[in-house]
Amino acid sequence: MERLPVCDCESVHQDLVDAVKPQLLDGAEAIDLASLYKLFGDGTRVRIMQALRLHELCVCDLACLLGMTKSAISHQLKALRLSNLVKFRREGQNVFYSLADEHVEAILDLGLDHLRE
Amino acid sequence: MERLPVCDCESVHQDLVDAVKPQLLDGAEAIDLASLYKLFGDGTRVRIMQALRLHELCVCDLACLLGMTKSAISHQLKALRLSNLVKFRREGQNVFYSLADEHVEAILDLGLDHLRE
DNA sequence: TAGATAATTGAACGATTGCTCAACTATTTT
DNA sequence: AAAATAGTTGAGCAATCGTTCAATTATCTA
Repeated sequence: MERLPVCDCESVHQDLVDAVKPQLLDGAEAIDLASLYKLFGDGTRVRIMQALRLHELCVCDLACLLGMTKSAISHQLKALRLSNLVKFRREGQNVFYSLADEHVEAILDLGLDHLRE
Repeated sequence: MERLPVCDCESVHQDLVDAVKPQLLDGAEAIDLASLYKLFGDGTRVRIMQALRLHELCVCDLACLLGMTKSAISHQLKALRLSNLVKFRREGQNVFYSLADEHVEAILDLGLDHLRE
């Protein structure tokens, strides 16, 4: 298994590259960061999180609120759950979801800030 | 074109839903927010942005730094450019890219904060 | 215990994404 | 003007994603 040079550049600013390289995110960290933001990169999930920030809600409520099936919502909640962006508690037949921590709100706010300039 | 009720819920917490509904992101805003975060949801783009935060770099430098082709990098830069997350200036044969504003850095930092708890 | 409702799950599907490849444009150098 | 290099672009392809559908689990009630 040989590691070939993939860079097809002839005139690289080698000094800059060398200076920046050690401060780069390593591959794993970049993937973790991207995986986190990927969850904010879907309209349904963003609306779910925005709703949960206003009030704890059950799957049923979210489905009604967003006009989608419980199945679709549940699939998305699972993704959010697996990355610890939401938490939940069961109460009888209902499972109530809420945001896991303030980071989630902070990220939503920062994005909205940017959009609204 | 009729708008049918898509919600298959029988026992909705109607009071909660009614309270939350008016404060929800509308569809367009949710999509804009998701589109923004989608750009942070890819390892290559995240590494590009992290590199650019350290120093202005040309396509060539980035390709070398990340071990990818200029084409792949250029495609990603185009996406970042179209959403105004990076800016660029031409200098001779080189096109130098840099981050568009502090929002981009802030978003990268917030994500890293969350990962590192 | 049987029936009803809330929620989850896995397979399947079409849509989107990120890369490669080849062709092209733009700029510099000779 | 021709050759060389930096960068961009569009088509194509495999991989990933988000939803639907049907089946399943969990809980409550009669």
